[in-house]
Amino acid sequence: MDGINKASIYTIAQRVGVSAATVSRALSGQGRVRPETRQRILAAAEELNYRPSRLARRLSGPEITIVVFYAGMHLEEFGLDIFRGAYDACQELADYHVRVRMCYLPNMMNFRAKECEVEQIIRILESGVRGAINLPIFSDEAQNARIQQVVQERGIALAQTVHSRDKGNPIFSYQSDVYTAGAIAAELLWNILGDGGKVSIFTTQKDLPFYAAGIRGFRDAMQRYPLDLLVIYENYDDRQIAYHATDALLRNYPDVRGIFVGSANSKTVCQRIAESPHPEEISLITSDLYPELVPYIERRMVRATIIQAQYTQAFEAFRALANYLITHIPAEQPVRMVRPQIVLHSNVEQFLTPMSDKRVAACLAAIERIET
Amino acid sequence: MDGINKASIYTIAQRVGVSAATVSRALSGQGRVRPETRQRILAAAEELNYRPSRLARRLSGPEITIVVFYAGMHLEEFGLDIFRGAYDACQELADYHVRVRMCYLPNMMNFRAKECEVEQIIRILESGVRGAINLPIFSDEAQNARIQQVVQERGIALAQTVHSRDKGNPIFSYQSDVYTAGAIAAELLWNILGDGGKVSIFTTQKDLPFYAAGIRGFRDAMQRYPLDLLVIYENYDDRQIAYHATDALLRNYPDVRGIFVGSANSKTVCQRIAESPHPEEISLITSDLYPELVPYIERRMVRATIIQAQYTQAFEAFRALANYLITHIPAEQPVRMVRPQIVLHSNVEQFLTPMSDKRVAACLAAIERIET
DNA sequence: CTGAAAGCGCTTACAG
DNA sequence: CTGAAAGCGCTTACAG
Repeated sequence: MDGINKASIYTIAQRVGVSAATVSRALSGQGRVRPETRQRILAAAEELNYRPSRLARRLSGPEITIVVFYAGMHLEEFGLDIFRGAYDACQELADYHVRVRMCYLPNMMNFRAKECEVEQIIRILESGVRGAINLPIFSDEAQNARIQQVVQERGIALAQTVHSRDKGNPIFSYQSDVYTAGAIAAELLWNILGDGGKVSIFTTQKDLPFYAAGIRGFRDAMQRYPLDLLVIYENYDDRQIAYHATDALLRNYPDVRGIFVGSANSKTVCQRIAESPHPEEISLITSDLYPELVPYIERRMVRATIIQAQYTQAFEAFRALANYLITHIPAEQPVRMVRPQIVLHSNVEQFLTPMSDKRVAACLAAIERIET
Repeated sequence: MDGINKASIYTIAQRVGVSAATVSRALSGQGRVRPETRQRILAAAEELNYRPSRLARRLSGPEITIVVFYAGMHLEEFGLDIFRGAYDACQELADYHVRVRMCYLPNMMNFRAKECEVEQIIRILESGVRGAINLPIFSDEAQNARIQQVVQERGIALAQTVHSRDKGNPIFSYQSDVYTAGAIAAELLWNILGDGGKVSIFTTQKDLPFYAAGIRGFRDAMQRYPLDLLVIYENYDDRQIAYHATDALLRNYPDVRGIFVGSANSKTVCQRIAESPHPEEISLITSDLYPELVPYIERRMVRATIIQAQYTQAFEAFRALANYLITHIPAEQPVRMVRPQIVLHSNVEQFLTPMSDKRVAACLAAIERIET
């Protein structure tokens, strides 16, 4: 605890025989310094185990703005948690003159964007932001290239949460641990059904790595917790398809007793099961949490839901990115898995964010809707 | 996000017509200020919605030291998480010139202390610490009084974690939500055993409020998740008693199928059950997590353990206390419940702290053993 | 009781 | 490319 951080910029300046200003320039990478001088400064800093004081660094100077994007429907079910995490982290860093801009693109989905949306994103990036979290990535490579060019030119630092699409070279990535989530689902279903329980999985799209990992986690856990996996349905995050898949499941596999819903459409699956003659015979483990799921938890159809703590991921990503922008020190662990949380009836209340909450209201009000 | 925090000490000084130094003194409570002047300054601060910059405040001045106590056995199983939380929080606040002192009193238990231990605690408090977390509280009121006197005299700010013993007027209290933990245990047992499953509870001491809350949570959940609660055993955190109680349970209630162990002795209970002829017939939900419990989780005797995130509690308590000492602004929420975490086989790994970890080693090395 | 001044560690125009 | 100087917002001896 002690002895650390004794070296200041002056210590280094003395040792190298230059002014503090030069040391500052060499260390922060702002402004020209003769390469040789820079080397000697870096060496001295290393040797003295110099750590910059984030305090002093941020006492003056312009604000650091970080933009957070969220695209697609499900603002309240999903995106809001991301915004809230970033918003709260920003509040906590207010002393450091860090600001957040929250941009919501409601009309953009399936990784496709209209030209005007790309323009808007570029305009935001060119407005002076220093970092971006969850910068949208499109299927159209030409669009990505244009955005990436701006990112490069401006030296914007990137971070991302939730999904592990490591395009765009983010500096930090706070990822959902979907493998473990799948394993937890299998274990919980086994707890309920016992050896050989007949189960099924609903996923978004089997061959996307993100969802494949969840299925793998489930299957691997089945070696310790033997279940009989009857079938896997894909629903492509489409409500219609999810409904019909549930329908097909009940028709084709009437003896199914458990379902793990790894996709976003758990609500629809629940609806269809509720319409069946013996809904109480089937136990679900779902993913994520939103108010409409709660009644199904209360009536014991959904026995647990596994959440990925989007809030925490965004909170940590924001902090890490801000820290990077202040210190220029790269992350120790650039990729971090966030622990899935297990939510039951008994603790569901602790995970619901009251929309009435003042902070949530303030956050909502600060979100910019990027319409088209 | 904007417009906030525009007012500085100078803004106030101008408005009131005094110097910045006087404003500083009035706001920080250090040094004499004429009461009337102080009033006008406070009013102006209020009006301008002044928030001090923690950065500027901590740029100079002496260090702030916070001491964390942990008494009793179970350093590795329990106390270490508390120390680690405080240690990590301190690291994060290093910029603010905040230090932690971690004091472990291995020989003190049952809230009884020898005179020399009281002396040592007082010596630590008089060594210039500004805050204390989990200051021990004794059954002997005379001892408490002596310690409290020092706390008062020195103006030491108090915070506590884990237990809800709100003696000593802590400013913050980060508490375990044992009520919810009890409810979770009942729900999980019901998942496994179904309606009317025969269960039992092991607790430390029924009539202590902390443990009573857990039992209440369990009982309340039984209304939604009907179980047949056969018997409750107390074990006073004593290994012998725990062993014999398990013995008695198996003898007197051979049809018991589930146990919720709300006390610290889950290990002993597991041992006794493992010796029984059909250990696989009984499912346990335990509390806390330590390496020796893992084999029982792996062999599926312990189906889940509910942990109270001591680490997080201590981390947050340290941060809140440091923040209070810097800003003098009292907490919005002086008492906070920390969400219990549910640990299964599938995710147990994520909750075990590798002792080999560098940070853990550094933390361990920094702990002061207060021997007697 | 109060003010002028120095200082915390760093950055950044402003001159060379 | 580099240095001297001012400034970020606050605290605290040091003089009055």
